Amino acid sequence: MMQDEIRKGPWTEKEDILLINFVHLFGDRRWDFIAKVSGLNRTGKSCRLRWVNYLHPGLKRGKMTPQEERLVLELHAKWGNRWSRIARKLPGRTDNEIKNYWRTHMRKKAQERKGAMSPSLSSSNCSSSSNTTTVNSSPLPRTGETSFYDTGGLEQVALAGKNSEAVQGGEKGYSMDDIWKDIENTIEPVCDGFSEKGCNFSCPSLASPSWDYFPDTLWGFGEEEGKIFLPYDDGTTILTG
DNA sequence: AATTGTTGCAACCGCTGTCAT
DNA sequence: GATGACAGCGGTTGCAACAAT
Repeated sequence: MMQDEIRKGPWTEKEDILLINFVHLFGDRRWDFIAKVSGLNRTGKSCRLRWVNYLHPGLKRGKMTPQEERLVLELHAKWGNRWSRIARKLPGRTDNEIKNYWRTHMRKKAQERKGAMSPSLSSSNCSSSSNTTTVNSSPLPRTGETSFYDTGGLEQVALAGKNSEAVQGGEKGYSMDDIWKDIENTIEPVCDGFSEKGCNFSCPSLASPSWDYFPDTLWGFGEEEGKIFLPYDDGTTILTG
């Protein structure tokens, strides 16, 4: 009657650890259940999102490689905003990450392009100020702009060389490393009876950081279009920190 | 050094699809 | 076959960090 308000907002280290523990126990499918039994007071959705986007052991962090950038462009041209689908082709990247990447970088592109492509309307004094049509130097309002990168209709510019800056801000209070260390110490491979496939689970620091143990969840390799080349020679490069 | 603008990331919301009953 | 519950997806928003002025 009182204590179950659903928590929202940023996750704390404690919550993260708790979630990881419970995912170890029950696998990464039954989110609603996990949300309940863990006592996190989060929704199943929220738990899933946190896991998928942040806690998942195989996540790469840091900026996209040129190969990844290219692949994203290619796949987006092919599939449009099917982020999860695209993410499946990019091991270690999440749909959210790709989505964010796309937004920011396409926004840049759009701006560049508009700058370059519309000499007609900007004519001579295209420079700044005269932006009657918004777009230009005015900070695109975060909401309305969508249409340009909405569906994958854009030509694939090989923007390979373009390094997207995006310096990884780093974690705020604590790092995944810390968490995993913690887990490492507190968790034994808990596989008694429970769980489905969550069992052969291993922390990145504990064992091979590979993708194999995620059968079909996130980054399984796709049915259709088996012809997508994998940009990774090194396959499992995981940038920690 | 302070202020303002911009960028990037994490998280939430609503909708849709799938599966179990 | 209908209904309900849950998981997953895509879009959007809020906020903190960073850069420029």
